[in-house]
Amino acid sequence: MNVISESPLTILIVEDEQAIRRFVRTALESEGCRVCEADTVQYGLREAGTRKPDLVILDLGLPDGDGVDFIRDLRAWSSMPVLVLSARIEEYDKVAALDAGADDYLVKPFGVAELLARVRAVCRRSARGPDGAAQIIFGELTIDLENRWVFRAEQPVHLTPIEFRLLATLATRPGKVLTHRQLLREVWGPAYAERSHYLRIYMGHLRQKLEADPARPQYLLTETGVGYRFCPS
Amino acid sequence: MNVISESPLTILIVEDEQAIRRFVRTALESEGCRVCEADTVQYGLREAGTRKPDLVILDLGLPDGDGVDFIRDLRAWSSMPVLVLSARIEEYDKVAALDAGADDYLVKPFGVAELLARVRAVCRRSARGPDGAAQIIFGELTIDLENRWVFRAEQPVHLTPIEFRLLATLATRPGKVLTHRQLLREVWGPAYAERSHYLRIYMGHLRQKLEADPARPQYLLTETGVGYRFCPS
DNA sequence: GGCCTTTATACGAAATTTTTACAAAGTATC
DNA sequence: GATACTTTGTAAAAATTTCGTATAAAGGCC
Repeated sequence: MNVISESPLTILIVEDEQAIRRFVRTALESEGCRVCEADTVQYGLREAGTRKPDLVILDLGLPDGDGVDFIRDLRAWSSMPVLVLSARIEEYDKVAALDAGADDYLVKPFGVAELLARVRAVCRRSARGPDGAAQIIFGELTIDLENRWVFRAEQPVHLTPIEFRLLATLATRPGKVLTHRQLLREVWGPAYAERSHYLRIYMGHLRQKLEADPARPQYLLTETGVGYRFCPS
Repeated sequence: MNVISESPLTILIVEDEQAIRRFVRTALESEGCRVCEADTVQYGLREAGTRKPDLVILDLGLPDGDGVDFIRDLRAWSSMPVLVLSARIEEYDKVAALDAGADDYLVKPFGVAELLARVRAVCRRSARGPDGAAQIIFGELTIDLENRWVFRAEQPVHLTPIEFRLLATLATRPGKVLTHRQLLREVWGPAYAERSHYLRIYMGHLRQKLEADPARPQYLLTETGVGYRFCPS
C-alpha cells in the first residue's frame, strides 16, 4: 500500500542538517510525495503557512529556536500532523514536544522503512474523524478523509484541494460552528484570517457540488455574522 | 431542605444595626450556619479576609463607607458570593453594588423565609462554580456553548449573534441578577452601557423564541429597575 | 499554449441590527 | 385606591452589515 492515494501528499521537512534532509527527501519522493524543506524555525513556520503541507517532519535541534516553540506556534492556527525527529540526548524535549501537540516521534538514527511506516501511520491517523473513522457518512454524502474522495449518492465528486480541506475541516466537527477566522486559518493559513470573501466563494462551490438544492443547503449551513457549520441531519 | 450540606457554612454579616444583625444571625443559626459579624466596612473587609466565609451578607448603609467600595475591594482578591441588603432609599446604590459584582439583593424589610431562600440560592450557585461544561440544561432548554446550539424541547432554535451572546451571558450565571449595564457591556460593549432599550427588544426576541408563554416568562425574568435574571427552575 | 485552480471585483439578496413609535405594566404619591 | 409617572414590552420601519453568485483576471502546472 502506498502513502499516497491519488493526489500526492505534500510534506515539509524542517531540519538543519543537510544530510538528513536529503535522506528523508529521497525516501519520501520514492513514495511519490512532494517534499519542501526549511532549515530554521522561522522559515519552517512560513513554509507551513504558505505551502499547507499534509505533514511536517520536524527536527528538534534547530539553530534558531526550540522545536517545541515551533509546534506551539503552529498549533495556534493549524491541526496539521507533526512528526518529530529527536536524538537520544533530547529525551526531555521529545516529551515536551508531544505535550505541545506533536503527533509522533522518531529517534535518530532511523531507517527508511521505519520513517515511511511512521509517516503512513501519522497521515492515516490524522485523516480521521472524531470517532476514528476514516470515512464520514452523512445521508447521501460520503467523505473519505484518507483517500480524499467524496461521493454524493454513490457518484464521485471532484473537489479542488482547497475545497476538500474546507469540507474536511467542517465535516470532522459535525454540528459545531466554526468561525470565519478559524476556517480561514486552518484552510488558507494564518495570513488569510481576514479574507472572509474567500469563504463565501468556496462555500458556494461546495454547495454547488454537494447540495441537492444549493440555494437551500442541507449540510453546509451559514451562521450569519459568525461562521459556518456542517449539519449532519 | 437545609442550607448546609456536611460542614457548616460560615456566613459573615456586615451590618451596623444591631437589631438586624441579631435577626439575621438567629435565622441562619437555626439552619446550622456559623455566623460572624462586622459593623463597619473596614472591619468587614478584615473579617472577610481572615475568616474566609462562604457568603457575605452586606448592608449598604454603613457608617464608615460605601457598600459598593466594600464589594470592589473584596472583588479585587476574592469571588466569594455577596448578598446585599438595601433599604428603598438606597435603590441607586443597590444597582451600583450589583454592577460592582454583588450576586443578589434583598430589600428591607424582609422575612426569614425569603432571607433563607436567597442564601440557599446564592450558596448553591457558587458551590457549583463555573463548571466548564459546554452544555447547560434547564428543563426543556439546552444551551450548547461550544457548538453554538440552542434547543427547546428537542427542537433547534436559531439565534442571531447578539441573541446568543445575551442568552449565554445570562445562562452561565443562572439565578444571578445581571444589571442593565453589565449585560450591555458584555454583549454590546462598554460604549453601549446606556442603551437599555436594546435589552428590552432582545429580551423580547429571546422570550419569543424560548419561552412557552413569552408574556409570562419562566426562564428570562425581569428585575424591574435593576436588570434581568436567568431562572433555572 | 491550454487547462485548471485560485484570487479579485461587483452587485443584488438576505439577515441582522438599529431606530422609531406606542401600548402595557409596574411604582410612587397623594 | 386613583392618578401621574417611570419603566418595560411589542411591533414595524429603516439602515446597515453580511452573504451568495456571476464574471473576469491572474497564477501555476503539465
